[in-house]
Amino acid sequence: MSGPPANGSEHPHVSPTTTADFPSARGQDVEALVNDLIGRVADKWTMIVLEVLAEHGELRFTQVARRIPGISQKMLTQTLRQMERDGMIIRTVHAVVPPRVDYRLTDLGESLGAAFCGVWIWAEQNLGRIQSARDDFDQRQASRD
Amino acid sequence: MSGPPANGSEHPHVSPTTTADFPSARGQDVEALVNDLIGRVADKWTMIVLEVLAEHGELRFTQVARRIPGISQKMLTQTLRQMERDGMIIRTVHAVVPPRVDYRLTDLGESLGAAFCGVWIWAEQNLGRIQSARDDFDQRQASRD
DNA sequence: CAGCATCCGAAGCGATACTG
DNA sequence: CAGTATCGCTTCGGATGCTG
Repeated sequence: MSGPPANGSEHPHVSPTTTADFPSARGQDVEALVNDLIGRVADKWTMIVLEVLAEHGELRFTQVARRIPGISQKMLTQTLRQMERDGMIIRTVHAVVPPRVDYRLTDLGESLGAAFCGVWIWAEQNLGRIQSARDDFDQRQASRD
Repeated sequence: MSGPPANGSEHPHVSPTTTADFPSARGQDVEALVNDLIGRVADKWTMIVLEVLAEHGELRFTQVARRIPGISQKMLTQTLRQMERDGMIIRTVHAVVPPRVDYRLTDLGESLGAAFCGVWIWAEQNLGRIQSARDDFDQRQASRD
């Protein structure tokens, strides 16, 4: 890939220290915002919750929890709240007893899910390669004593 | 819900190396492994380094650092090591003085970069929507006193 | 230049207890 | 059921100083 599309808003004051080198000097401010957003979205639990909801459409709290082994109740709540705040999911509270709260993706959330689709596929397809690369690295590391 | 690959059990997933498969925690759930991998890859600095190297091809340490304002030397070193361990980048040490170390993506790293490209585009395109969604949420939250 | 080692405050996170 | 509140441990991560 060649980085973000840069949406045409390039800045003239990106001061290249080396001349005639960077064909794509993009606006640093836009990049910073995108990076910040990526930092929020690129959270382990966020992506997993996203995947679960993308797959099942609408789930209540415990159903989401059951689909994500290893997550604590605290982290699930926190992640769901954050995603709700970012406009990725809709939280529906039913006034019944016992309480029932449903979660589902918004259009925005689904579009992110679609964007992440490629990453999931990549992860599945390259799991083995990463593991062996890691083994190789650790092996070389261990044999330097 | 044009969702992600989601359910690992329904996919042409990996594990061609079917050696002795332990019945316990480690090897039984592909989904768990994918989630683990996602957890590693979904790191803020990892993704930014990935993007920088995808854009520039080959850079030395300080050149990468210059491209990522806000990262500390410690985190950059750490991130680069981790990515090298995962087989995403190649680290070339030139035996010269002053020392020169070049970093570039492997094929695996580039393929991940390609997979993430869609996310980057999404982030740029939906920056505004997330911010206003966040403002709305905070507004509603504040008006409950 | 490209790191590694150390210190230390800040943030993350799980476990537990409690509530409507 | 679906949370909130709190405690305490662990990890993160920046700052600083030192090395080949």
